[in-house]
Amino acid sequence: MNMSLEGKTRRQALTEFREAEILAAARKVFGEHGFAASTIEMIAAAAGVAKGTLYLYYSSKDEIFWNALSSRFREMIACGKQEVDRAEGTEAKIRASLRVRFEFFRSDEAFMRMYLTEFGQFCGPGGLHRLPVRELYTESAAYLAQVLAEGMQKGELRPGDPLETAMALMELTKAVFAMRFSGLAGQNPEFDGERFVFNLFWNGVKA
Amino acid sequence: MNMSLEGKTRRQALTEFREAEILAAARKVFGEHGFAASTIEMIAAAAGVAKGTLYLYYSSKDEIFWNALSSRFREMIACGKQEVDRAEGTEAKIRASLRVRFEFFRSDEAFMRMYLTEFGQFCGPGGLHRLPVRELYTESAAYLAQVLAEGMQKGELRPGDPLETAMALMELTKAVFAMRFSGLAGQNPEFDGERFVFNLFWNGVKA
Amino acid sequence: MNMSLEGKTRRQALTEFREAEILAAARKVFGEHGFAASTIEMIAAAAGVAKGTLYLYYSSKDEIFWNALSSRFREMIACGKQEVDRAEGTEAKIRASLRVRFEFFRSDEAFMRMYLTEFGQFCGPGGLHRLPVRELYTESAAYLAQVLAEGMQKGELRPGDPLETAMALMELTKAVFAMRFSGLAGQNPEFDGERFVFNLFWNGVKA
Amino acid sequence: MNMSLEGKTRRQALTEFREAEILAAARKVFGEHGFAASTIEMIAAAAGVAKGTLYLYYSSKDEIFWNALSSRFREMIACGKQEVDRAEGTEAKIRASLRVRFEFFRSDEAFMRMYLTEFGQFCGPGGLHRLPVRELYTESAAYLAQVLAEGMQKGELRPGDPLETAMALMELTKAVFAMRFSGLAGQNPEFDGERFVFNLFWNGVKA
DNA sequence: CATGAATGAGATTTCATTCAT
DNA sequence: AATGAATGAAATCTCATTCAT
Repeated sequence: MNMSLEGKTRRQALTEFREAEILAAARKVFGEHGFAASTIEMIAAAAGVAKGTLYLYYSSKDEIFWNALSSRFREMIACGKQEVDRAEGTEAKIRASLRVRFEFFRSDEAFMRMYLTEFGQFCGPGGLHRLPVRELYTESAAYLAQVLAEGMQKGELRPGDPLETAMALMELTKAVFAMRFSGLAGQNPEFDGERFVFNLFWNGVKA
Repeated sequence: MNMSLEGKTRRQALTEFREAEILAAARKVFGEHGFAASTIEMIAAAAGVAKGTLYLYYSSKDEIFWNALSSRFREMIACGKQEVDRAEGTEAKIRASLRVRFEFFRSDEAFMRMYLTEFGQFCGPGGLHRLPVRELYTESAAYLAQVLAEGMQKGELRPGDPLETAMALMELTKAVFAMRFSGLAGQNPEFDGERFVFNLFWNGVKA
Repeated sequence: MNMSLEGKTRRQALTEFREAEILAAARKVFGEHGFAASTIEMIAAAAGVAKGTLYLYYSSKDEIFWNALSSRFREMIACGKQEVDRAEGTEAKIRASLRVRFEFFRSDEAFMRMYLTEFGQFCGPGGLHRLPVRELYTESAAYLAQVLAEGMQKGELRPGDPLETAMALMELTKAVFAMRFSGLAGQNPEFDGERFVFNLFWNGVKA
Repeated sequence: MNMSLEGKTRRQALTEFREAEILAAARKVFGEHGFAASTIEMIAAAAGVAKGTLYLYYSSKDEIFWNALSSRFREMIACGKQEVDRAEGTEAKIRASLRVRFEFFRSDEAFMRMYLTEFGQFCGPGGLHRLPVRELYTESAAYLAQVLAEGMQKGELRPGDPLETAMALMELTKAVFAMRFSGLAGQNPEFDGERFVFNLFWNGVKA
């Protein structure tokens, strides 16, 4: 009985490992080439498996794409929530939120590239698969919006539209990475993106 | 000689008209479906010409795409420059810059959709065709950066990184439209995106 | 105006010619290899066009298949009706019906092979595309059944189930060709399939 | 020694049981979906074993298909022979032959569906695997042909081509089931297919 | 200049078959 | 003997691009 349980666990572990492997490979490829220019073959090669194997785990290129994006996104948001919860005070919470995002983007370049390159796809057109990602984005923004709303109530922040403000913060973060990634700005090694965003935003919203 | 000149002019005018027609159609289609899901046939149909005709004016789908984006982008930037030049004082110049962008996005939804949806493509990967758009973006940011740098020098703005700050402003504008377009926020009819962006930014940067 | 009309006609003619060409090629290939073992490429090659061209005329392999079958089938049935109408008396009508089927099968081996090989598909499972063929079959059987019903009323034929009897006749015809085609029987050059079927059937049903 | 024999026998019994199970499952699946649309996985699932297990007993999908068909076919023919042998007189022998076929088809719908749907495949193209089925068919027809030949010699039947006539009888039987299965005719509960075929055929051939 | 039929490279996806466990 | 994850050949279908009319 123990054996069978172990067997099950082992198999599950293997499956999860494979899934993670595939999604990481997918982020790499999608981040490098964009959705359209990436092929299933490239992802399979990057994951070190055969084309057909991908279809044992995901049922289409689309599904691979959105899972690759959302799985990491979900982690980032969960981590962000935790850190924001732990922090005390509006300013600290905002700093925590920023810190998590910067850390995630810095530590997983593939994810960042993918997020930047294909972000337009989830405000733009698209099928059903993107819905989960939209929900994550919405959820993440709503959470931050609550922090801002509380700050406004306490009089720490100027009154305003919390949700829109929260999204603005998220987009500012994205913008800094986009600059760097595209090579258009922010290349100076002394440029501290995190501080830059915080200062601009905090001065922009504080009472 | 006059005749030939006139003929040439007429032909040129016709050509330009056709080109503009095609690019407008392309913006409509690309904005609605995104690059990958848009086909040459759809664009041809929207432009009211045959598929082959497109290739008399542009040599590839890519070229159509980037021209559709950059031609309007160029107009927007030229107009922005003019208005910024005309305005006096840092604050007024920033307001002018914002006003132009909002007007362009509001008045040409197809362009806005296209810009939002495929923006990732020009910080991300891509061929040679996107270079002109990048240059426009850079140029536009540089111009605004100069305004900001002057404001900093005059002590009206807190000292900082002018180029990055300029890009942050541009991205904030984009963010507001992205919110609306995606239906994730900013739907409240009382929400004034232009004022929102200005307030956040101006408070964020002013001395 | 004449020109445009001519142009239209010419184009239409060309299109029809192409369609006929494709369907003939399809019958050849499907008849030779069966549906599953036939590939789009084989059909394209047999038709002397490129793969993609097939999709300008038909939207799927399935559609090609059923059109290839039904277009010729329709001709056969229309021709059969005509001949049956022209004939006088039950016996003559039955003979006419048989004659037409034998002629069609003899003159277009590809069609016959396809009909024989894949007949099971339209009594068995299958998608929407086979419906038209079923209808043709039904229609054809119903027409013949009427002839038989009249014969029964006149007392020329033993009373019975006209529709089932009609189908039995059609299947007998098919059976003779199946024998020959498969090489299992009917190879003797003196064997006259048409007469064989008529005699068996006529004796089987006559009063 | 006894033990080893018994062991062997037991193993053989198990193997045969497994084989029969697989073939029954295969008939079910092939009959329901046709050859092409049936997958090894579906058959394995229907048989309650894993995909790989099928390959321990049969070396390919094709082999499974033809074995599924021929094993039952063989039983039907063997049974038919027995009954025909037992019957006395041409008419009784024909009746016996018909009765067996109707019983087999009625009692094993999966077999019937498979036989009907894919019959075309064994008069049409196909690999080596279908040969045994062809032989069975041939054998079965030859046996019946002998009965008919004897009937002709005795003057009970009109002289004719015994083999072709035998096949015609077999095809008439098939036709009745095809009608019903396809829903095109023979649905009336009072319609007695066996009697219908016998009457048509007997009147058709008797002297 | 304009057309749109034709092309064929290339993408996604399926599934019979293998083989390490 | 049994399994089912992995494979990769092969099939269908799309669509940017060309070119004869």
